[in-house]
Amino acid sequence: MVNKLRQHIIDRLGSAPDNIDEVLSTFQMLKLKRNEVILTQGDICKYVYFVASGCLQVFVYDKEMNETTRDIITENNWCSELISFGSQQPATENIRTVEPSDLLAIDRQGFQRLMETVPQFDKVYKQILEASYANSVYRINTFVSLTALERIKWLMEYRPKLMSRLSSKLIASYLGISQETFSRLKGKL
Amino acid sequence: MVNKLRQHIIDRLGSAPDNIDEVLSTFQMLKLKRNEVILTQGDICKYVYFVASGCLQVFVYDKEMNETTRDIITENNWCSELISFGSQQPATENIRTVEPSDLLAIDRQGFQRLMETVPQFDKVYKQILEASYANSVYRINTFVSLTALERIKWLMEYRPKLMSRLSSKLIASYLGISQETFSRLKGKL
DNA sequence: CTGAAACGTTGACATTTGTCAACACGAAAC
DNA sequence: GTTTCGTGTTGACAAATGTCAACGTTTCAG
Repeated sequence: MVNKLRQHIIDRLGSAPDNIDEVLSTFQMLKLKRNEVILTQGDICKYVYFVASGCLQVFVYDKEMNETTRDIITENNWCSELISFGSQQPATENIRTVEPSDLLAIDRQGFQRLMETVPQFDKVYKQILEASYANSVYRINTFVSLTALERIKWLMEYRPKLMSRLSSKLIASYLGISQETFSRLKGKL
Repeated sequence: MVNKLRQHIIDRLGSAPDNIDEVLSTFQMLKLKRNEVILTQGDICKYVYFVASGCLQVFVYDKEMNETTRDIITENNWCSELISFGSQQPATENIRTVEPSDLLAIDRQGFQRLMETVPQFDKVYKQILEASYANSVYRINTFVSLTALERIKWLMEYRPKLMSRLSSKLIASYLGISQETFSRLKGKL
């Protein structure tokens, strides 16, 4: 599990920092089952997670308690509620596993410490933030103007694996359409 | 014009950095009319802008060349296409003035120089990035599941000044609904 | 293995929203 | 001042999508 993170860091920085083992030991390992909630709306987000294996769903509830999924994170990616993590304000989103997942978690103190002792770690954080931002912008621009069918085609083109890996219900909530519409439109392809 | 930026930086950092005049002189002043394009999709984004006065629209074209507005930036805020600015990849968005505007622009070299000579400037950049990210996340979570009427109510609650300041056409494109729907629903409030 | 619960599909129907067209109005250009 | 163009409103209609209900299938706990 730790090796996946090691490899990820090496890929990001181009080479391994001298004290990579110190970096890795700052993370704690979590083995989670399906459907475990790791962050609840209103709580303070205490960790940034690296997904070594499995899959996470980042979502909110609307006023009728329907879920809307803002993001789906698969292995070798980072997941957190960065705004809450950074500001220590209550989180506006929920996070849960949608598959059994292995996570590596780092808390604020650990994060702070790495920022100071490992100069390049600051760069990793910036990269995570920039990637998250780029992802959000892309999602807004792609989705605000697309029809339901176009959103499905978009998903098949850019994240095809999700189509077979996840439940229809989850995908529909990620695309912002009803389960029934998703089911019907899939037939028309 | 420069004083607005000076004040903004002081507000952000809590106090003025020693060499604030050096910081301010790194920016170039731009006085623009209405409807001037300062970034075109496909070009590399060369500047980060501080809006001293006026208003900018960040938007994309869909395949029928309709505009969708991702963001509207008013005075005392920062505007750029940060992904393109940071990576020097082609921009995916357009930016134009929607009012006569005074801007303070800083290019990559200036930015890089400030990052090195003014330690706190790094913090400002992080703040801009984090604010932009928070804004995007908020927009996704708010809009993906809202109806047209709910989006209008949202705008009236959270950015009420925009309602009177901007054209209906622009607001509709920001809310992701047609001009006609916007016109009709306004009546039902 | 079995029963309950969740999921996926389909039909019928209501609702929302978009599109096209017409027209009044005001702002900008000449 | 006149003309022209863009904007905002409204009507009629079409298209897209949601909701509710029914039913078969799968999943999972016991």
